[in-house]
Amino acid sequence: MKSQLEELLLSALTRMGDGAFASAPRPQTVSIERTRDAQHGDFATNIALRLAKAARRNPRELAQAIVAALPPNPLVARAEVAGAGFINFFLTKRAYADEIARIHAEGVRYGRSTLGAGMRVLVEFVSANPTGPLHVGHGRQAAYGATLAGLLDAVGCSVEREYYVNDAGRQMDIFAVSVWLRYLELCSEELAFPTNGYRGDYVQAIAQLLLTQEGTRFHKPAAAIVAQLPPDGPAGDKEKHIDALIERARELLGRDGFRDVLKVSLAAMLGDIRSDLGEFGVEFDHWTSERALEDSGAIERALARLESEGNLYREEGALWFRAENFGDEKNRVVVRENGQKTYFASDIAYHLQKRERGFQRLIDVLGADHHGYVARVRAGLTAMGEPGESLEVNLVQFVSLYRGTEKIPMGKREGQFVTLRQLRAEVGNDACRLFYLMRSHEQHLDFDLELAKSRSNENPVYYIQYAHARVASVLAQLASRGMHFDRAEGLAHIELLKSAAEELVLQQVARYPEVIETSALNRTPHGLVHYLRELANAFHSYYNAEQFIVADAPLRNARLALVIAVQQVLRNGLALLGVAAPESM
RNA sequence: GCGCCCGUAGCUCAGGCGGAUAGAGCAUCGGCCUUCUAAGCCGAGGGUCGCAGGUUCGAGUCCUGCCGGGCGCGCCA
Repeated sequence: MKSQLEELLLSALTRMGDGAFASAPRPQTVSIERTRDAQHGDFATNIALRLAKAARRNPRELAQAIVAALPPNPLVARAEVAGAGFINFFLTKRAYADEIARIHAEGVRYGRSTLGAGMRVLVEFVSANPTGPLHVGHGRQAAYGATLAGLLDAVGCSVEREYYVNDAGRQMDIFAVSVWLRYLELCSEELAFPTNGYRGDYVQAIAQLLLTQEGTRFHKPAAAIVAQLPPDGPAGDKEKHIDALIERARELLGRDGFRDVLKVSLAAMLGDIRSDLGEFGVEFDHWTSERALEDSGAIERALARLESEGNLYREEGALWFRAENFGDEKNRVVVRENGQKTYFASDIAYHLQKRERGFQRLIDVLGADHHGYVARVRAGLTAMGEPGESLEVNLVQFVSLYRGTEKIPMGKREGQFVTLRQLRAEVGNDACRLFYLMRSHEQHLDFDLELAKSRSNENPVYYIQYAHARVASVLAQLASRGMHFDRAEGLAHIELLKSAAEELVLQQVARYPEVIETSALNRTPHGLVHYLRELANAFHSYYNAEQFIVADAPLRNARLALVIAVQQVLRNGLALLGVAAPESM
């Protein structure tokens, strides 16, 4: 609808020709938006106001000329000049009838477009370290990333979803050692658990798994382990302590033995994360391993590429990247004094690899605490000759859990944090997804468990689902009265729908493609949530105002055609959000 | 100290590219079930858009400075 009007307006401007303007109008200057007030018609444009200065003409007079140049169109009943120079468009009933017919014809595909056709996009999200279960913050990133990817797919982009697995590096070693120590406890060894180790019941569960799966072949006496280790914190240096502990594990188990412990731990943790996300309705096309990236030599290649352009230098024994030259606030270490590559090194290699895989647009969904990252990764890409703008980072703000008005404290290491799994078990997947997406991703989220759980009118989840179920209920009622829906007759009589409630539903339901478009382009899934609530609201009002199943067959079928269209749009929208669309409640 | 995000109704929040009288949910108050599910609908009250300047036909929206809150500023990931 909107795009058709834009074309119409553009052709009017073209028809008026260069004579009317200092320069020919470009398509970007054509913008049409929904009106807020029905008195202003269905759509309005401020084009005349914007072009008035360049054309050196009075805005109202210019608007009048544009209206006069508009080619006649069956969708437009009339266009008139209003206010300071707005042009208001009043659509015909036919325009809405066409749109309802389109919804019926396209079904689950309704709302899709080809705006992003040809654009290959990689959406990387969650990517939580596999050293513990996902927490509620990851859940929000999962919901956001999955829906964003779905929206981009809906506007025609070729989208792939990716989880980057940080399975290399020190944190992973610490995790493996933590599992090993718990395993030794199961073998009846008595040891002090390191301050920096991973606590939490899940570590012990994995230790148990290790024991059942691999037997006691990793059993070493406690005395051999603690012998001559530097003291742990707080008295000693907890970092040195844990590093020594990792080294000791490698000595005692052998490199292969330690790697086996790590492998089992990683597989168990990753399995848990994957199933957690799967149950949450979040699937990935790729699980990219940092270790595999390193083994493939990608990091060396990335560093070589930086080196060849003279963007690396040595200082105090470390190898540095001149990030400052590419917009970052300081230079960054890529290889430490001890010869180990930094996380940043693998990260830029990873992003280079994404480009090499042919993605034009790299979207990273990250927790808000990672914002310091953006400039340096972009600097890395630029320095390697890739366009910095190809990287787009969407930061997702934190989640605070409330039980009513009481805030739930969330400490990370203490094992006291609430996991995504716990949250899902308590409030259900649907409420989780919707609550996560209700607010702008760049806004802190207060998540009230009581509200999300309540089966009452306070809970926005049911409001939308209920509208969908109600339509199903109407159709069941229709069948039980021995009637059936005649689609052809209904679509042929949309003009009979002219009450205020009906006009509002027609207008809302036809807005869906525009909502998908703006939500995708602005990366704002919450726009879709707000829209679905408004559509449900229009429907519920209609339901209360009018009886659908009436004796008059053309009117009955027209009304049913409309509410079935509403149901289809609700279903399509909820599917994008990952929320169920129940037939009954 | 520097950088990023945020500040809109009692509470939680919407308000692409600057546009017409700033919206919604919850809460409060008052109505609607002999009629397709009341998990619903209708109505009312409620605002110095943090503060102060600036840009212009027009600013919640853009710019500058303050105030308040969150986060980040490692040879950690």
